[in-house]
Amino acid sequence: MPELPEVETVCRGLAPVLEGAVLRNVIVRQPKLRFPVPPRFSDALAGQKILTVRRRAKYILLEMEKDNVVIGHLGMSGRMTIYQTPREASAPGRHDHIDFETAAGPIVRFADPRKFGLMLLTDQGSLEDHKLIRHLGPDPLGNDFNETVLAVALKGRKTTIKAALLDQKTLAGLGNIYVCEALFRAGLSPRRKAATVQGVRAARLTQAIRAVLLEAIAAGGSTLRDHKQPDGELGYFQHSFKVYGREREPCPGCDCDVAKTGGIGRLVQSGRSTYFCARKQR
DNA sequence: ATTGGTTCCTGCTGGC
DNA sequence: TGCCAGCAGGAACCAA
Repeated sequence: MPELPEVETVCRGLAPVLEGAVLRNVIVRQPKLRFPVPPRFSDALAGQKILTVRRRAKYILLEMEKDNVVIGHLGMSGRMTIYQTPREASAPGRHDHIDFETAAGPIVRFADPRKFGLMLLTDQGSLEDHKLIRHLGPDPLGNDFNETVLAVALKGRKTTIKAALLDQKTLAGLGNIYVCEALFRAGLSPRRKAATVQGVRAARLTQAIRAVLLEAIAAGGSTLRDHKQPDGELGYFQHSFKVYGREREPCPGCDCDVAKTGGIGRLVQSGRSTYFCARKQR
């Protein structure tokens, strides 16, 4: 599941190939994604130069020379792959929905079996007004995020800290995996009321979020089922998960007997699995 | 205003 | 061994 570190990894992989590249052609084989790919998508992009590749929350942004922006999202199972030559990119599979063909030769292909991803195009100069962008909270790795900002964002929230962190309006870029990992590192129960995370707890959580994201990016993201870097390299951070997917395994922070404690616990919040240690997280 | 439930989709898994 | 129901989950949307 691509979250912030995976998307960051993808953007870093795409930048050397796409930044400054001219799009010779854009092929849309399957427009039925999370939202329909706009009919004008190909025509509006063909012939244009890509100025920058950057990430906003879990969105991949291709900023074009005509001041319009491609907004991409990998959803659950999306993948971007670089093919160095058209020959390598021949015979697209049934989930290979969009090809970005550069004039220099390399092709970037968007594939997404579950079609939860999307590929949209903004009007000129309107990125920040876009409905998918305008409600996003601060980026946890950005300059406008710190423990005070987090505390203010959580103040008065009646929901759990788990749900609040998954909400992209609070903080943009975390998903289920990294919320579980950050809460474990911060020693905070996923069931705790969000509003009670103030002061030192907000500071601990801020540091935990930053640390886990930076470590994950350094490892190339996490490869569960789908994520690969655009050059085909896997990510390796899944081996560093402390709690995610580790139900009934011993808690790495406890020295207690799994037979007695049951090890890492699992519960369902907001329809998603939460993994946690009831002894270390309060 | 917030919040919880529903929905989209396909591949994988576990139970028989 | 093989089948298939159920699960996984990002986030917009809707209802309360």
